Amino acid sequence: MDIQHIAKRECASCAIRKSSLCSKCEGDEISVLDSLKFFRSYEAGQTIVWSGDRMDFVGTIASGVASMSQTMEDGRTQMVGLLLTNDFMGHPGREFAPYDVVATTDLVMCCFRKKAFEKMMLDTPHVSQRLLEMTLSELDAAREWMLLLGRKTAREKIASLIAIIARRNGATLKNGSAEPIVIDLPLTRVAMADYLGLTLETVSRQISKLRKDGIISIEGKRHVTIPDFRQLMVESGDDTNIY
Amino acid sequence: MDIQHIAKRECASCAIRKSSLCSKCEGDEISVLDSLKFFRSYEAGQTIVWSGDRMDFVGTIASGVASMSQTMEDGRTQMVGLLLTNDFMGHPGREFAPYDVVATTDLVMCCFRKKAFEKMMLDTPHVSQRLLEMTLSELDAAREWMLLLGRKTAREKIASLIAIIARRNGATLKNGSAEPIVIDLPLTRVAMADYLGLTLETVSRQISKLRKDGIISIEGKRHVTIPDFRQLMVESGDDTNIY
DNA sequence: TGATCGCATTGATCAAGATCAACAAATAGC
DNA sequence: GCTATTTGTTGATCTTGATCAATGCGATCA
Repeated sequence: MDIQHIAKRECASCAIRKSSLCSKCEGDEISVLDSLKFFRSYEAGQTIVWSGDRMDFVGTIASGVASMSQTMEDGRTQMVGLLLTNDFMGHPGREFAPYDVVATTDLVMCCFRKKAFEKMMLDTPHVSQRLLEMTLSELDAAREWMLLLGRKTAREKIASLIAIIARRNGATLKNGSAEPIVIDLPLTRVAMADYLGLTLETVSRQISKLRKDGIISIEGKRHVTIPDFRQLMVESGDDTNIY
Repeated sequence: MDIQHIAKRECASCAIRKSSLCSKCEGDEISVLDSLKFFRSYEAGQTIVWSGDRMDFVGTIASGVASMSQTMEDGRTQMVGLLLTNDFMGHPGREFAPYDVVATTDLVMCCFRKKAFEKMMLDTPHVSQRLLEMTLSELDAAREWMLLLGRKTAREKIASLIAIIARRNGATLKNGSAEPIVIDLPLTRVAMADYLGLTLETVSRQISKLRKDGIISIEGKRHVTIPDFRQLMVESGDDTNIY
């Protein structure tokens, strides 16, 4: 994707307009956002924010995937969030970044200067309302992840991760076990391990086992086919009848 | 604490007024809150909300401790949040409760009907702004907990829990290793295990070890003295120089 | 064409924490 | 005062996932 092209893109014609931070805004509000926003693009592997650094901007993922992670002094790291398209990054009111944020694929972000954003939030209630909604949802997601980290087995963790990525890509249980679901894992084995609180070896072994058991099939390293989503859900340990 | 007495309490003279949901409100806004609020009290052990139930109210913990937890079909449970005084409970916009909420001590909550609260949020920006702040902080706390659940050893987990409870009770590193800190654990061993993603046996063993190693001392089952907070921080695995 | 690098897989062994089990201490009930 | 119950501690053993180590497999590059 070409940054020059994107930089000219206007909110009115933006692809993620209806489901991101600005989804509640209209007319004048969008004009304000339009004038304040700017785009940044990152290559896969680039660090967007370093933990502890001053954060001078906030933003929404326009395309691509980023990961947020925390690292202990001895090097143990835990991913604490996966940022996909439409997700918001930043903490208005906080001066320093609490986590590292790294682009795991090529990525484009729609940004605002933090100060300008904070000011705008005060007189654009639709933005702060929407941000509250999104933050509450993220909190729910973080808590679901706590259950995974604290109580699930390695196999359940892997199955859950695949299911979550599939669901975020639009898969639902409504399409039943009928057509197979196909996804590309946006993470390396190391990144998956950091997300799931496992080692990369365990991730690799459990993926192999799920493959041998026919729950998934894999081409290459990242391309996964799920023949029966319901069966994957069973392996994930989640309650299947709530979706 | 006497519910009759509390029910008469007015916002203007409320003890938690300056640091909870309503801290940004003044004058008219407080009058509105005052007229909408009502108190509920619960005994230790009582369930406040059942997962999956319709949530018709939201509220702030006025005193006491509650836990939020998720349970898998086979009974494994993970606590996903500890609600202490000033903490807000509820998810405006969500119809059903995603977790069980249980009072772990006797508890008083300052409540609002959910519908009325949602309506109020729209024309009281100070409330939604404050709720956003609080939710962002909770999200940070949840992510810190993800690091604990995913990457810390049992010993580090226990030390972290004790440190967090001590800090929430007002202990800081500024008072250095000088005076010992004394706390009462507001949780049973089982509850601690559910919070830390451990078994109760492991919790018990690690507490005993920390005691034998002189990091803490215990009278009875709940009353803990921390002779040197800095030493506890080292055991917790957290970066000590960020506080 | 082979050398190197990054990423993943697989095997052998080890250890942290789970599980199973007994017992202790405190409290409540009768 | 005695029993039952709840809560916590400690011990023995087992299992899951970590650790250490070798190998595979493309892709890139000289």
